Amino acid sequence: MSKGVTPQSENYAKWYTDVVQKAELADYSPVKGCMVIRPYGYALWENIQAELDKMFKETGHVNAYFPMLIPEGFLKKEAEHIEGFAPELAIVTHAGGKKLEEPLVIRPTSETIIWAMYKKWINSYRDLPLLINQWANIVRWEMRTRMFLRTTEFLWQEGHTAHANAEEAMEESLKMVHVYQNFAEQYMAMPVIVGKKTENEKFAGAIDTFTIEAMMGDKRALQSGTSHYLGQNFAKAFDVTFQNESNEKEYVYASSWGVSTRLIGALIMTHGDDKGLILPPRIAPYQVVIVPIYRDNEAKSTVMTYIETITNELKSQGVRFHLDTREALSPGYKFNDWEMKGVPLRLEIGLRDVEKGNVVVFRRDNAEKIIETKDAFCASITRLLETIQKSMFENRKAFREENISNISNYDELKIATEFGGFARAFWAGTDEEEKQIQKETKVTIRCIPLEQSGKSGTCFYTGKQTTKQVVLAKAY
RNA sequence: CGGGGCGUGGCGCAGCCCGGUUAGCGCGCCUGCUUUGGGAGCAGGAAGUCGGAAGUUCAAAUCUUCUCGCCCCGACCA
Repeated sequence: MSKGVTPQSENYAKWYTDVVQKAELADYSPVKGCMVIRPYGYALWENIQAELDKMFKETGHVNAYFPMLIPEGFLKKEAEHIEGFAPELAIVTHAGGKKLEEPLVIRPTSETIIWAMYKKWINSYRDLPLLINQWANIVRWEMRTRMFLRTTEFLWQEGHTAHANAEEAMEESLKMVHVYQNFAEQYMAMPVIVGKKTENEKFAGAIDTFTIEAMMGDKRALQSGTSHYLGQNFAKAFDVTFQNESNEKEYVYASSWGVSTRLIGALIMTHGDDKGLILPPRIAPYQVVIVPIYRDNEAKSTVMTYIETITNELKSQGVRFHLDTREALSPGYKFNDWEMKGVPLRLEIGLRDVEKGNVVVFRRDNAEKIIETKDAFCASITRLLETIQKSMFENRKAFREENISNISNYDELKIATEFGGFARAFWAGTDEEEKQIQKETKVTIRCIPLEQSGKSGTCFYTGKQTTKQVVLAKAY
């Protein structure tokens, strides 16, 4: 394996795949478009899962599991839904050595199977709201795949909720996009813009789609999570009704929301540099890695004994650490290796530190190396990790602000987004005009931010007066 | 599906144009000794039916035809 990765400036896409493989997050599988998530990458996913799962439960949701195989007919019940997903379905036609009576679709998302079940479970307003989440794998046969960002099979969570009225379903949908925002910003240190998708970009079968949009290191946008207000679309398709308090039959209102292993791609491209990954402490598999340095067995035993006093302290403080005891690898090799893997803090500990009661601390996010006493380090480690977490977020937020331009005409849009970069503008165009812009420039309206200035201005494309502001960018 | 690239020990590549004896190189791996504060050194060693099939030829990694697969760029999408 060669040293290092392709520099971002040379080829960002190559840099990305290099990092994925050299940080041992994932590897290609024998099946096109599929990947193997390796232990280090999976540990990252487990941490993402754990935090999100906590948040879902705190907001009143419970987990369940629905099957992966769905009768083909189910997909066809919601017209827009099937139209949106038909091209990317994987369908099982044979099983048990026989051709199936009705083909089974491998879920591309679970609205249909879940609403088929909700029909059985929901009768009265007393059964509502129904707030279910599931952690699952899904398959979408995409034409072009990229590790984590778009793989044929991927892991995600999908929440599917049922409500007695539109307001409550809408409120749920908005609540969850804000849960995603909170997770992205507080845990992934990734600033996002929360907004609504345009008609062109919304989910197949939704009335409204809300999104969190993040800026990657190459200044392109990545849709990092979505939450949909589904109205009564799926209730009508699956005939899910309930009796309200006035004893009237009514269709159930719905929301669905999800984030996927794409978040790992987002993490890589939000923070990574030419030395590899940079992980935010709150979700890093290891928050601290310790590299012992010694020449002989006597020194080794002295160093290791000293390290044990530190690891005991880290354990008691609940800090996730890893002691790199690999023999025959030089410290320099280990430094580079853990930098590639993005561990927030590295301790270098040798005889000279033991003698002085010191530790050498290296910060991955800003490459600062400081020497301090062991006691000072142990006393401040938790605070230091939080400092890093915060500083990574502020850093990325500043980067994003530097790369958002306010634009007032079409030429300015092209200039602002040609080599990445977000544009903010007034918009009063039609769906067709939006598509035309995409065709000509590859720029799309990423979202209509929920936070609007309220001011009125001139649409950059049509020249009409409007109060609607949008964010545009080239996206993944 | 359109465009580009690539299939040769685990990984990265050379060799192919111009066919010819034991298919090389770097990294990694194994053994031993010496090393260890920014990708260690020396010595010895294991490992490849050259993506697959058919053909041309006395002879194919190399030439011809077909085929399979993967990666990158686009359209589609979380």
